Parts: sequence; structure tokens; C-alpha cells
Amino acid sequence: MTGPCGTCHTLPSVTVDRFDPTPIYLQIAGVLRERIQSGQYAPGQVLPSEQQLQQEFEVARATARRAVEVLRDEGLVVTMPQRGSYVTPK
Amino acid sequence: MTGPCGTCHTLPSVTVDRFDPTPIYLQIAGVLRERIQSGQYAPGQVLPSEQQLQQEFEVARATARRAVEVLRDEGLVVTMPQRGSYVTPK
DNA sequence: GCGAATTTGTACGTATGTATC
DNA sequence: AGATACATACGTACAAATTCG
Repeated sequence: MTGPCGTCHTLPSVTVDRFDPTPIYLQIAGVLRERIQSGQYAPGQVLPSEQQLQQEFEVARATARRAVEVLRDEGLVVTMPQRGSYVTPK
Repeated sequence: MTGPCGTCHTLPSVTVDRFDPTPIYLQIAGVLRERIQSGQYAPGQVLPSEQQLQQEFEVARATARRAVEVLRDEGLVVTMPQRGSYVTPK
């Protein structure tokens, strides 16, 4: 697993602040929401898998999963079992 | 912890069928939903705590919690942190 | 007012099942 | 057949707020 630069391997993610009282799953949901709204994750595109999110943000899978659940409840993504979560088309 | 009859102590719950492919949390949600609709749990009344549900149905707390989440999503109960989940008043 | 118990919220880890690729 | 990916379910631990003696 490489970092955002595609090269670094051991640096922890800077997108999650464990000293921030905001729940980690909400922090992650916020990051993903921004990526969707910025078009980095385009409509119809598949999101990173739970395992990939787990590795990128260095959290438990349940936490990554919880973040995606937030977006699902917001209608931003649609999850298809055994397929992945897709950005809801506009 | 006593069973439904208020006396028995060791008999396992018969309300959850672990051979039923239906997810356990949905089975429990179904039981609780019936109790609400039948008036056994009256509007405004507090539901059994997650720990009590855990013991009654002999499941993990996360599973009991998941069942209550279903009812919350349905609007049947309202959960107040550190207080409990209450049957939504009509 | 204080401390203990209770209760929900969050987060971690592990295991298994099932469908998809 | 194997790897991938989500769903379910178990367990543990700690935090924060409320309740109660």
C-alpha cells in the first residue's frame, strides 16, 4: 500500500486526526464526500473497497464500513453486495 | 435473567432461530416490532437496554444494537444517548 | 455533592458466509 | 479454482453522559 504520492509506504494518513474528537468514521465520510463532490470520484464510478479504505486510513474495516454507510444514508453512494459502492449518478 | 414466563432461567430463547437464513438482527427486530405494535412496549416507554436484549436473545451486543437500529430507521423508536431507546409516541 | 452503576457511542480485532470477478 | 468484496456475527475495550443511592 502506497500513500497519496504513490511512493511512500510507511507514513500514516494525514486525513484522519485521532486527537480530533470527531468520530473517525465521520472524518473519513467527510473526506470521501469531498472526493465525490469534487468529481475525484465521478458518478457511476466505484469507490475504493472497504479493504482499501481500511488500509488508506489505517482503521479497522468496521470503521471504514461505517463511513461508507453514512454516504449510503445520504444517498451519495449505492452499495451492491459483492460488487462495491458506486457514486450515485446525478 | 428470566425468560418470558418470568421464572425460567436457563432455557435458550426460542425467538431466534440460528438455522433460519434470515439475519439474526432482523429476527430480533421483528420480535421487537411486534411487541411495539401489540402494545407490549407502549409509546413513550423505554425499550430493554442493549445489554438486556443481548442477554434475552443470547447474541452479541452489536447484534442487539443492530436490531434497534432497524427500528430507529423505521421511526418506531427514538434513541437518546445514555438514556435508552423509547417507543415513538403516536 | 460524590461515586458507582448504567447505557449508548465508538473502535478495534476475528471469523465465516456468499456472490462476484 | 482462486481472489475479491460485502454482510453478518462474535468478542473486547474504552469514552461520555446520565441515573441513582
